[in-house]
Amino acid sequence: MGKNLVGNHIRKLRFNHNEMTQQQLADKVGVTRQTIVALEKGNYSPSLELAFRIAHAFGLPLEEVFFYGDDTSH
Amino acid sequence: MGKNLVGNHIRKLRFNHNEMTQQQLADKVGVTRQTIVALEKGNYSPSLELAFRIAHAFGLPLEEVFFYGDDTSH
DNA sequence: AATATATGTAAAGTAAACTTGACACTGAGT
DNA sequence: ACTCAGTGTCAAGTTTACTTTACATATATT
Repeated sequence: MGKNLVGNHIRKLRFNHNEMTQQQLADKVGVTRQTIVALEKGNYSPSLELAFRIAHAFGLPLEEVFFYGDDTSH
Repeated sequence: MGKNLVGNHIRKLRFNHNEMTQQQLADKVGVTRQTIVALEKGNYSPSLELAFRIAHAFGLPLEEVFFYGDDTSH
C-alpha cells in the first residue's frame, strides 16, 4: 500500500552517533515521539521540512540520514 | 500561514539546466502540473519522496535543489 | 483571426503526514 | 515486588500535500 521508497538511518544514528532517545529527538525537531517511531519503522516518509530538521539534529547532510530506494552506500 | 521554511531552485533549474516545461517535469516525476506550480511558488514543501524524485530528474543531489531556511549558497 | 503552448489561479476532494491520548511490554534499579 | 525509562502500538482527529477540473492570460504560429 503505497510502498515507502524512502529509507533512513535514524535509529542507527540515535544509538551510534548521539545516544539519543526517541523522545529527545522528537523534542529537538519539534514532533511527537510517535512520529519518530513511525519513521524508524518506515511506516511513512517525513515531510522534506522535517527531514531537514532531523538531519540538522544529527549534524549531518540530509542524504546521509535519508536515502531513496535501496540502501546501497551504507 | 505556517511559513514555509524550505526553498528550492526548481524554476531556475528548469530553464538554465534542462529547458523543461512544468508539464514535462511533472510527468517525469509523476505528479500534476499544479503541484510543480505550487512548489515553484513556495506554497508548500514537497514530501521527501517527491523531493528525491525531482532532484533525480535534474541529475542533482537533493540539497542542490532544495534548501532549508535562507538560500545562502546560491 | 484562429489555434496551440506555457503559465497562473482557484475550489473541492482524496491521501498521507502528524497529533493526541491511551495502554502494553521489556529491562534496569531500588 | 514495585517503579521507571524507553519503546511499540492502536484508534480517532487535524493539517498539509497532492489531485481533479476548470477557467484565464500571454506569447507565438499559421
